[in-house]
Amino acid sequence: MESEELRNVGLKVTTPRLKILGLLENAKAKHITAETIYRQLGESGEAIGLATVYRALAQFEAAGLITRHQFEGGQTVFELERGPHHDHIVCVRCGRVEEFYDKVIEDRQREIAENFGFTLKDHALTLYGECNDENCLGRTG
Amino acid sequence: MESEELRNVGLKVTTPRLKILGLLENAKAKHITAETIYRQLGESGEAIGLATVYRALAQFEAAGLITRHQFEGGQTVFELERGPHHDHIVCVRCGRVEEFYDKVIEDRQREIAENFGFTLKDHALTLYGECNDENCLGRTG
DNA sequence: TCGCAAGTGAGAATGGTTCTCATCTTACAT
DNA sequence: ATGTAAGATGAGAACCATTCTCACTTGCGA
Repeated sequence: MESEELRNVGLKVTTPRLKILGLLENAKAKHITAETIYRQLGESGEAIGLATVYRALAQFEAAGLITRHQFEGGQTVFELERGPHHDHIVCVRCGRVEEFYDKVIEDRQREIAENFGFTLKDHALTLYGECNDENCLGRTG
Repeated sequence: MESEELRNVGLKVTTPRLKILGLLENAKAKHITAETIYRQLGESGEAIGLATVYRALAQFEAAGLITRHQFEGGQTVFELERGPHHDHIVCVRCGRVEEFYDKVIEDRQREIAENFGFTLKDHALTLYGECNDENCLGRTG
């Protein structure tokens, strides 16, 4: 249950936080902007302030419940942290986002960081390309 | 000569563009923000508007003369496109940026994109860690 | 149930970036 | 050299995502 998740990370269980977490879990798009969350909550009758959405997202991120991504050109999107780590491949035409995990790359990253004398804390890898999906092609004609 | 570079990409040769390009070439920090460019030009007596800096940078990027990076948490930085492609490793404490190229990773990226049916156009890979540099450690105590 | 620390909402503030528009330059043909 | 049209520039306004402020409300341990 979502209340558990909040309690576990030391956050008070409040209606806005529950709604936001719930939306994140049921969202059709896995990667979603703060604006979209705000708008969708509004549409479903929950009057939650935009500031609250941003605040909650920041706290969820700090608590490791969600991850923040800044794909090039677009707004910041948030994604529920479920399952193992992964990176993204984004279609530059239609915005479709797919996820992948590649052990070879992960391992190399660690080695590279070591070679530079860095302790690896995090990384951001995003591939940009054109997906040859029919719906995608349709959009650009 | 810089004038050549501008002409080659179809941009008129103007004083602001030459100055900005020149600064990019001689900057001590290879990765530099628009603000910094603006400020440094101002300090060296060149009154070039901030809007012009942004415009020029956008054009240089479109022309492939420079590359834009958005490291997490920070502002957008620009870097002269010289030499082969590379990715970055950034120290989350002191902001130091190092560059690297790794064939293994580059190859895997292409394969991954193919597996998803994407035509790879670009990618962004940045590693974040703590460099164990004395100057770095000094900053955080 | 109370009290208070913590959370919330509205709107103002911020800050990086882009736009507007009147004025100036470049590049090219004369 | 010079006129001219297309393009470039600078100042400041506008934008827009995000954060802050502050008066009010709520969750939750005592």
